[in-house]
Amino acid sequence: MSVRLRVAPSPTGDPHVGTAYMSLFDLAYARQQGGAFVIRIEDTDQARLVEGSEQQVYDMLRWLGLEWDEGPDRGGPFAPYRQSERLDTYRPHAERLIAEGHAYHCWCTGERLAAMREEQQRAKVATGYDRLCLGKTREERAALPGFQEAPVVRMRVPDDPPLTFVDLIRGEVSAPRPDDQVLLKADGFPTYHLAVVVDDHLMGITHVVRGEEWISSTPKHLLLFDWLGWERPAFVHMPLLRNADKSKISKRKNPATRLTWFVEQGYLPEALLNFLGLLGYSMPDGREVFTFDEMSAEFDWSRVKTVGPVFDLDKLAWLNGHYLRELTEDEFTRRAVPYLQTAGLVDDPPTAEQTDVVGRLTPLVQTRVAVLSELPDLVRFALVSDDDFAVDPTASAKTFLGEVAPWLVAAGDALEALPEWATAAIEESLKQTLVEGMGLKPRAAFAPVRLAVTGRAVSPPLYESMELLGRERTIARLRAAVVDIRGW
RNA sequence: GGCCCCGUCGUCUAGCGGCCUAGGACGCCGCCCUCUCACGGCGGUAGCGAGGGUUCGAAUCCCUUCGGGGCUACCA
Repeated sequence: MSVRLRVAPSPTGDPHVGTAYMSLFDLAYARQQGGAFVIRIEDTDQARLVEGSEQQVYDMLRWLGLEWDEGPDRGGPFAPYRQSERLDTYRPHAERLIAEGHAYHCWCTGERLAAMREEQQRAKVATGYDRLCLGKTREERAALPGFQEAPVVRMRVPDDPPLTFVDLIRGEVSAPRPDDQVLLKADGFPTYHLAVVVDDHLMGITHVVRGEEWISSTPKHLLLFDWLGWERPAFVHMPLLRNADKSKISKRKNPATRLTWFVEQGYLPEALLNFLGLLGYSMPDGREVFTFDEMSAEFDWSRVKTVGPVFDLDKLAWLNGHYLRELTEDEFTRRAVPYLQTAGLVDDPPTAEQTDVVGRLTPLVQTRVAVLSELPDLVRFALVSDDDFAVDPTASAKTFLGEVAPWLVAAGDALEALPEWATAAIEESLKQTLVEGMGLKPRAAFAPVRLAVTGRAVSPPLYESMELLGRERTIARLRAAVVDIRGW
């Protein structure tokens, strides 16, 4: 019998990094075992639905290269895979539970429930439904205050519910005693608890992999599986990704919570995937750079840690830089172009000249960026129109002092006289003129030259940049800088 | 508050009773390379939360304590 795992995102906004994290582990195991990986959309909360976010989930998982075998968009033997389309599936199970005495109708209003909870908290007793409706008919209950027409269905938790279960990475775990949890809401939608149990069973899910936050509600699910006479799946509660302050990762405290952020910043999907595989997990041989296939081949639940890792961007940045450097020049160029387009430096589609320049820029910048969004600032000097070229004013105030004007003049003169416009010749000529001829320290001599030509204190290698820019534009920028200094 | 989960360098981790005067990676610091910044190379910094046990021996087992986190919804 082959394994079946699922990821169950709620389409309530920007896709969450946790969804990718769960999916990675789900898929690593499913592929290793020759099993299936399923996407099920858990859209039972009508109030929180966000238009378009379901599609974003698909887009982001595809971007990461995490392909699923069954899901709402591609169907499968257990369709539909969207819970809002399975309402008729849940109701009979709720009714059966009522018939068998495991569940009951409740007509309490939200106000009454809130007041009850407040009272319990004030009295410092455990919160939980007080069972006012248990055993009452609609008519009996209607005579009491806090009544509403549309009832919910609550589970009737017995005095001794099962509280312990085996978790594949934690061993035997015990969890809190549940209260009479709502299974079917007044609007006819199931709550997560009913839907997840029914769907996991009906869809043949063998391994329920989810965040640690679900440990405390697992007893509710255990009860449901048992009442319905269904075999319990294996449970895996993954550690929660954390903010720097160790709280559960959140959009407010960590931009990396939103998967689209990684795309915006210019992280490579292979780097993010690798990084996620490093959180709460390690390869048996200690390797830290590995592909999905390598991870999947050696995957073992027992190697997953129970401690929630802080999602720290420093190591991801290093990994991303590493993957960026591994790319062939063509591939690097291909991935870089969209970021240059966003910055308005390259047209969509690029002109032939832009393609050529970007291609020549690649070897100069490939080791110089950690994320692709850093690229535009680094290469602006070579792609911007001459009218739009500008020298960084902060650097200019520090570097373009009166004494450097003659250096720039001399550099311009030397380059004008150069018989051949090539990196090596440019370097030789400039060193001869400024270092040997004027006795300047290389470091000091080239700072103003770099600033004049590239507009920035930090740039790709100078001589190569000049060659790429061309003689005319290089000299024009040197001359323009001299005018700036004189006018000071 | 109650219940539950967790506790090795700043961060990610190795470690599952002796191989540990705790290893690797990122970060940080220093040196080398060098036209800037990177890349690369070399070196360094830093940790078993605390206290009791068990044991010939504890980062590894047990207890207590402290600390962090999660849940406590007709949200997932």
